Amino acid sequence: MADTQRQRLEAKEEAILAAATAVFGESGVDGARMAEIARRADVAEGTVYLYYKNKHELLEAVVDRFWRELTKGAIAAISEGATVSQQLHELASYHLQSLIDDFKIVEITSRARMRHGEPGRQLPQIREYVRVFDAIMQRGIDLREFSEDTVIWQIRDVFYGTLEFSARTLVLREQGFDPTVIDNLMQLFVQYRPSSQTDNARGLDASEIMQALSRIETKLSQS
Amino acid sequence: MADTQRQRLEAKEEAILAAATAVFGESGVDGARMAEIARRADVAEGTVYLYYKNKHELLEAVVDRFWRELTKGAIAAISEGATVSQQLHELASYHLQSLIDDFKIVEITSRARMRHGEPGRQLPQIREYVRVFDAIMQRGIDLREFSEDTVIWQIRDVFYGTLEFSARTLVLREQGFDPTVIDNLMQLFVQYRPSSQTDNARGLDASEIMQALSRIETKLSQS
Amino acid sequence: MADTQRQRLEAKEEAILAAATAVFGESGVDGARMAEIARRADVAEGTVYLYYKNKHELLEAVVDRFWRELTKGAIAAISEGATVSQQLHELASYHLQSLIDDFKIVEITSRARMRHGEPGRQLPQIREYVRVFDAIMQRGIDLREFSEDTVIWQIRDVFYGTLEFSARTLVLREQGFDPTVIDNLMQLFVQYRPSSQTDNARGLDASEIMQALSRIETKLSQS
Amino acid sequence: MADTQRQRLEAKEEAILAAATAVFGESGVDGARMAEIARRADVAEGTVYLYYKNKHELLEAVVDRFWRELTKGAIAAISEGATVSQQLHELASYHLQSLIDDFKIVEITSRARMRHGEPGRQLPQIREYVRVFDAIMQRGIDLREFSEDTVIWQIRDVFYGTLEFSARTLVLREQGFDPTVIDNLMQLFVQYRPSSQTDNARGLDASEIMQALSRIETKLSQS
DNA sequence: GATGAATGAGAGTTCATTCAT
DNA sequence: CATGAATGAACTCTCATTCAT
Repeated sequence: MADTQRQRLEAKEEAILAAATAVFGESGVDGARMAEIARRADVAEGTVYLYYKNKHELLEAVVDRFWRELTKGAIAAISEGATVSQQLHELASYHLQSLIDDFKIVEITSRARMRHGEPGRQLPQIREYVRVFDAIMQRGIDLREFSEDTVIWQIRDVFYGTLEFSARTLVLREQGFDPTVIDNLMQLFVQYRPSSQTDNARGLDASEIMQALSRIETKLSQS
Repeated sequence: MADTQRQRLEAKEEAILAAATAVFGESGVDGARMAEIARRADVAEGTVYLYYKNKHELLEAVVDRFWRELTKGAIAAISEGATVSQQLHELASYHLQSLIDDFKIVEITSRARMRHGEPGRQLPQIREYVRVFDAIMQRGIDLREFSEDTVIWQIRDVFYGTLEFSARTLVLREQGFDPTVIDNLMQLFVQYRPSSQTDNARGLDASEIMQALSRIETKLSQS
Repeated sequence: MADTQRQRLEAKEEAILAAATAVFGESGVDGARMAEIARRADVAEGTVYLYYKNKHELLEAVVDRFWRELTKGAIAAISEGATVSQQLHELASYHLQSLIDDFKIVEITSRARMRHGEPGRQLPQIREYVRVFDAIMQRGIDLREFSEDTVIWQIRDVFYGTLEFSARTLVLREQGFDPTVIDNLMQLFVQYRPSSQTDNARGLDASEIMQALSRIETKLSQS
Repeated sequence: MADTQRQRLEAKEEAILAAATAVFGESGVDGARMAEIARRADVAEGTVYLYYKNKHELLEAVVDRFWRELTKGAIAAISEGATVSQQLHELASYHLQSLIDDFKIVEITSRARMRHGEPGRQLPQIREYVRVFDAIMQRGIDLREFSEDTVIWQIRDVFYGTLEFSARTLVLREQGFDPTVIDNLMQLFVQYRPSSQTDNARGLDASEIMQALSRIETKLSQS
């Protein structure tokens, strides 16, 4: 019974959060009306304030949840056994698609960083999300697939920056997901590879191709 | 006398635009109050409406002016006789600095694209600005400093995307202009240079195969 | 408890309507300020908008209510058993008195007919009110008190037109109700009577006078 | 030259008055914008204030001019040598047509009577207009075409009231001029003609008794 | 006299937040 | 816990009127 009670509460909180995400996404922060959020969550207006002190805290919760879910999704999207390049590819695809789906929430994120016009804080949930990329890159460096000289935060800016900008362009033109964006981005990463050239290239070819093919075979036999 | 009159009008319009730019930048679109803009422009509230039909048109004018000034500044920042690489470096520096100075206006730009919640139009002023980059790149390709295969819009996304993302990071951390961001970005462009090496060509084949395989995997994991 | 709640709501709506009627009547449509209406209804400004979407809908409600109440009052003012002439007399008196009391609301009625400058609709509540007159006249025709040739809408225009014009004159001169206006109007209706003259006149005299006297006696004994 | 000057001024004043009449008629008093009136009169906004102190005085001038023109038109519409009945018919037709054409100005007239919400004055121009009817009626009485007992202001209320009400109905239904309205009205006037019949006189006595009784009843039912 | 840019008080309306039930 | 009616501060925009040119 206590469990049922708690579950009911959590379901309500989740409903509010989902409704708020939708409305914030559609109308922006200032365009979103608390009444509309309550309506979509199927609760009374006052009820929202039982869970969140005010509109801004609701926004924070929405943004927080969004990035947490994004992190969860990113981790799920990455094949654990895959090569670093493959994982980057997967992450890039996942990120681009997510941005296209929820561009507005990303834009809105900056609003959640502010407390009454104060400067702006780092959001821990975004840190967490960024760490997914950093971990892959670090592994790449550790495995010597990427040069030791690679400055992660720099290449991270290229990675996320390019995807975000491309996503905006795609959304604006009402095009959908475009794989060439990913391909183009991934090519850039080649240059970060250590320059022991031909051997490495040959070795990389053989092993990676074989690994990829075996993964495909596995998946195909599963489905 | 007629000139004095016209000059006074233009000065007033400019004052309103400047005030609006500042206030929109500080408070965002919805946070900006018309009364505050009027106060800063040292005119009565009603006067603003003599020049701009409503808040949204004022926003459009602000955004429009911003990008036009940005284009003007970019052209001025580029050394005419310089190499393509040098010009890209100059443009990148100028762009990064501008974004750091006026990040909010860039964020706000998306709002100006909408007419009462309708989809969103391409802003001609942004097109003009982007053309500055395109022209340099095209010259690079023509001069064979860059490969003929270079797809300009893709590399453009990398260029602007990276700078914008970096600027946001820098602004958020309250750091200022960081030249290493530029250096890092410029290094990426090296790879677009034409290479006469067959090894590289062979290696590239391998990587293309990898990319193709990756795409297959991605699709399989999505289905 | 649910009843108390509903009653309280209805009381509030009624208070707003009454306040609005007064303010519209005193200041006209454009002169009326929503703040004043709210103040008189003893509610906050925003509360008015919970009941009526905007000023125009409030106006419509006021006008609607006015004519409905007028209809109710007219029906109440007419003695059921009385002769047609007597009923017309009662209706005319009631109408003249009402116009004197609420002339402004009648004038304002035309404004409620418009939806944002569009042509103008027939107000159903006015139709209903007019039907009171029509019913009496029809009965008069059926009872052969009035000629079969009587065109109701024409005589109706005379009836209401004369009373309205007289009311305006009386209000303007700050005179009150003037019974001679009614007498004069009623005399006009004599001519619509079928022309079988003297007999009819005599027969009418005897019975009507007796009826009227007995009604008076009844009422006097009741009060 | 002085004449030309004066003529130019008068032409400008006339242009303003004509423009104001049109705009007041289309948009009502509060809906009319001084800027629009100036635009239509082809003068600057400030110029209007050289001729009329404020909007209200302009309104007064418009209403004043309207009734003066109406009087002029009425006099012109009446055939000098015609019978009283014929003249009444002509006046009624002219009045109905004028009301249909300029109903809004008539409605607006009441607004011009007020000085800052104060009671309301008799407009001398309306008095003048009404005198046209009165003169015809007086002549009718003098010529014994109408009974000596005729109370002019009473019959005047019937005349103008009926026409005004009919005009409103016709305008509302977007019908045009309807001659049957005039015919119906004129028929009413037959009864004011002197009758030599004693029977009628006796019958009238009876009806007067009835009316007196009715008044008593009305008062009793109101108290 | 004529202009029209400038004014600024004031209006209608919205909506985040509260609190009695 | 939940409700939703009520609040009222705050905002955008209008427009009659003024006055420097």
